[in-house]
Amino acid sequence: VPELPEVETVRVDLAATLTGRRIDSVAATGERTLRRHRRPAEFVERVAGRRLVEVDRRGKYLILRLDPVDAVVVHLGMSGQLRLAEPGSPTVSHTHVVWALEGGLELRFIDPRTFGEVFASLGPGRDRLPVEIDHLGPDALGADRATLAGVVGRRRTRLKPLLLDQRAIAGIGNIYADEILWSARLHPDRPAGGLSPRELTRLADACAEVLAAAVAARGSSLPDLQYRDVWGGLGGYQAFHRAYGREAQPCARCGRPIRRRADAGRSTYFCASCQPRRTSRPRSASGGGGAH
DNA sequence: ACAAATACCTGTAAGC
DNA sequence: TGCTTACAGGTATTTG
Repeated sequence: VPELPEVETVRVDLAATLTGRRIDSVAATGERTLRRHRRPAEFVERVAGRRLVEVDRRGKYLILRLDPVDAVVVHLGMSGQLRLAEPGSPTVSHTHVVWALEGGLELRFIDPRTFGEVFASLGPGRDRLPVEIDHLGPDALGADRATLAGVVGRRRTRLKPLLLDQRAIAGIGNIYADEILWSARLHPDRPAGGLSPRELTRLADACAEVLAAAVAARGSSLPDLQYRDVWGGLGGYQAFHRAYGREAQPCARCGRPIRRRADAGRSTYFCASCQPRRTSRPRSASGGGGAH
């Protein structure tokens, strides 16, 4: 569930609390969470005693930068949480990594389903990103029209799979893909390269507006309340969802029911009426039928 | 070049 | 009540 807005919320709060602090010690028990390392102890050696200088993000990945060049990378996966807690406060199950910070606060990584991961990067790669994640496309937050134009290019991929492709554009997951396409009035199956200039503008505007609003609302907490910020607080953007999770409810634009479809094991929600599969051409004097 | 299926994992909820 | 099944959907990988 954590996508760009949720990860950005975590980033901002971590930056405010962690910047400049030393990591006194690390307790790493999660073998699978630390699967990029041969042993959890290897991660501990690389990180303990280092100072955090910056908290960055690319897409859904958090980058905790350590003094001069190293970085710890965190991905929350489906069920991962980063929480700040007082040392000695009760530890919930599935707590895989605990960083004890100078000044007496703990950062804890909790992840029941272990789709998430934590690792110390081997070094900087393209674009000053940790090499392990330098394949990621441009960050979706703040992506402008020109960036989106480059993303869609002449590709024949359908829009939704493209938005979900982290190499093409980083940070969008299932929830925000549906929200962005609803807002842009674009059908998820439209071929990406076939957008008109106007439609491309709509896509870029929708992307910017939806993500900015979702960040402002501190992300989305779904009914399962899985997503929490670092202090345990809930997000508020779910109140503004217009497509995701709204099967059979009336579309906020046209009133017709939102449809749900399953593709490749995940749900897609959209309005078949105002997100048409084919663009309805405005009537022109020259008349005639099939534009091709 | 693209699409679809699968593996990874556990908490929750629905169905019987 | 207890069991089975489906679902949630991130990423990497494989197959078509």
